[in-house]
Amino acid sequence: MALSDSTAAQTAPSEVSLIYLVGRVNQGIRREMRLRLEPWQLSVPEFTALSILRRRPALSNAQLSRRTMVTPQTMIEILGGLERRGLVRRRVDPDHGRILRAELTEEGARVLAEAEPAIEALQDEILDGIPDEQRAAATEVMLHAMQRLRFGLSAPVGG
Amino acid sequence: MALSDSTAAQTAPSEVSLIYLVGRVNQGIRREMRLRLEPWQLSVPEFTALSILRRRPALSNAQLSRRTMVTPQTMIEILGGLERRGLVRRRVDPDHGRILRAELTEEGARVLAEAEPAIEALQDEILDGIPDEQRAAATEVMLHAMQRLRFGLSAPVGG
DNA sequence: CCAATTTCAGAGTAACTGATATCG
DNA sequence: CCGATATCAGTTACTCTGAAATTG
Repeated sequence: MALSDSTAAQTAPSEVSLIYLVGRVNQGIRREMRLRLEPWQLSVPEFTALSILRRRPALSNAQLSRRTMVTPQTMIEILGGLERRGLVRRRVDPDHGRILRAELTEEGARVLAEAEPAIEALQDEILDGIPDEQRAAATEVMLHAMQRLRFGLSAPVGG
Repeated sequence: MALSDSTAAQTAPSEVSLIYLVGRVNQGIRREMRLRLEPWQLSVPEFTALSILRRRPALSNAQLSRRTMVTPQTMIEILGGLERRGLVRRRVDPDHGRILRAELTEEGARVLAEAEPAIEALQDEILDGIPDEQRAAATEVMLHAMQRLRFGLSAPVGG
């Protein structure tokens, strides 16, 4: 499917909202990720969960859900699937019998190690040609936005 | 629901991938948008389509779908819903009997005018405190990424 | 015939709300 | 009892693939 749009008269940056752009770019990224993750039968949310767990083992479902901005009920399903497939293991927290801490299994680590380069390559392709400084600025903005969204923005600005 | 995560030990920017951040931020944005658009019974894709059509009337379904990075089949449904509700009207292109060009109806413009400030406010809240320079840099990066995703990466786009 | 557009039908993915149970 | 966690069940939101018709 051709995604290019010959009618795309480049819109001036100043009149495009960042919220909008994030949405569009995300849509494109997810589509591409689905494609590239197919060889390992990993969905985008599954890959995301695995990636997080590699860097931060022993996260609970609740923590993982907050980190990814989804509800715990959503994360339970993702995690459940990964656990059933033997990519993730969960163990009772020694200090709290209710909490289950998740981590990658050997198999999970192996699958992730295989799939990750494909996604890193995607990022490289998307950002090819963009100077490090700009990348850093964009990263900072996104981190800032994430914090805002996480900690709630119910306190309205202006009004 | 509390979305904050007390265990969120701030990760250094350099080790977080932009692709990942875009995904997380988007998830948070969509959740918030759903909430804020509820008064007008608008879904996120519906609002997005209306916004685009306000700035660029007379786009066809195919153009709209490319612009939003979804398939024409997906956009047809969104557009169909808006048309049934009388928010959008479509007319045959005078030069091409197959193409239907869409535009907002009075009602569509009215609803959008009501809803848009709520979403603009969201963006302001999310980006509050970020200097214009950084916003501009982030916008440029996102525009660049969008182009890449639209025109194919290392894609086998024949034609 | 070919390419682009529109569109129906059927799936599939991803995420949510509600409700229940457990633990400290 | 309260607050956080886990999790089942049902539902909604969103997007896709396949196939067919139309137009230039």
